[in-house]
Amino acid sequence: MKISTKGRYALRMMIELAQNHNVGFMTLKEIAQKQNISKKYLEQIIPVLNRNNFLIATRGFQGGYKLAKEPCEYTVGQILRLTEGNLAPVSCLECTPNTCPRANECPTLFLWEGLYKVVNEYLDSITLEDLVQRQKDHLCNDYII
Amino acid sequence: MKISTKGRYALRMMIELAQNHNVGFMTLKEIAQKQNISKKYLEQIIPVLNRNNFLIATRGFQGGYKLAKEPCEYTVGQILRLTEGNLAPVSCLECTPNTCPRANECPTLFLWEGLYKVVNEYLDSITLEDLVQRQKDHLCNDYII
DNA sequence: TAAAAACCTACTAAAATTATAAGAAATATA
DNA sequence: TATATTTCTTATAATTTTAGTAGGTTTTTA
Repeated sequence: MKISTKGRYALRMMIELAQNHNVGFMTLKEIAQKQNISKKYLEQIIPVLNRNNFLIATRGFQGGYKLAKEPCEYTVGQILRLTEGNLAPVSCLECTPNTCPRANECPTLFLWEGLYKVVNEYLDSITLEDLVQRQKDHLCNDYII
Repeated sequence: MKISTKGRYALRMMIELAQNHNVGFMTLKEIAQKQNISKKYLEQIIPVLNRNNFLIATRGFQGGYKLAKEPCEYTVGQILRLTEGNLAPVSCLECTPNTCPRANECPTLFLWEGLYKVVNEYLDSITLEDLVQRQKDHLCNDYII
């Protein structure tokens, strides 16, 4: 019942890009350094976000990545569903309609459906902007204290 | 973000035992046959439930297992937390208080804490009795149709 | 005392996770 | 145009987790 590094790192990249939104393009090297994550590994994760038009990428010298939309337009759910594959707690929920021959008699199906729903709803209730804003507030608090 | 077979099988065992509550002891052989799960694998899972007093076990001839309490007294959350280890979506939530040195600046900590909370609350809102009752209702519907 | 049951520990195969490595393709600037 | 820099692509590998098997020990009742 864990979120893998793939999803977590993707989220951290998106937060890093959100923090630097409107500053221009960030290279993967920069992102990797700031977040202290292997650049090589991020190279494998970021194309998923890019292919799905979450990012704008330019290659070559002075290239890099930036968010395709405003931070408030990305939910955590969108990012994690993409990078984790999906957020289904059991694999029989992955295809809709459910193809399991025992779905009609399954005593736990509604349980997993309900869990799936609360997870998605919660993660879709939080945007990148929320995460960035919260960190700003927090850093501010540190100063006051 | 998946529940493993360990947790799912444990839940199915508990449902089987709940359905046969007050009928006496059930052997693991019976449970395994009815649920179509390897008995050898269940032998590895059931001691966790037993050690934590979820079950009453008797050894030897005519022995077996039965629920230690009424089905309504077990939540799905209790069963899954035990058999899955815990339900934390990220490992840094596993120890309280949080020992991560970066916890104060972590922009995603509150996100994971919130997810952890909705998952636990949802799974603790459903009892074994709910699951058994729902299946009864459903089987009844099948007759009507 | 024999059968049947829970209990215990070690082992193993397969899959997923978490990366590394090596290079190809594209592009801005000198 | 050459070069450095960057994204992009594919292959490989180590480690960990998952999902079981196997073989035997202990307990209990008939």
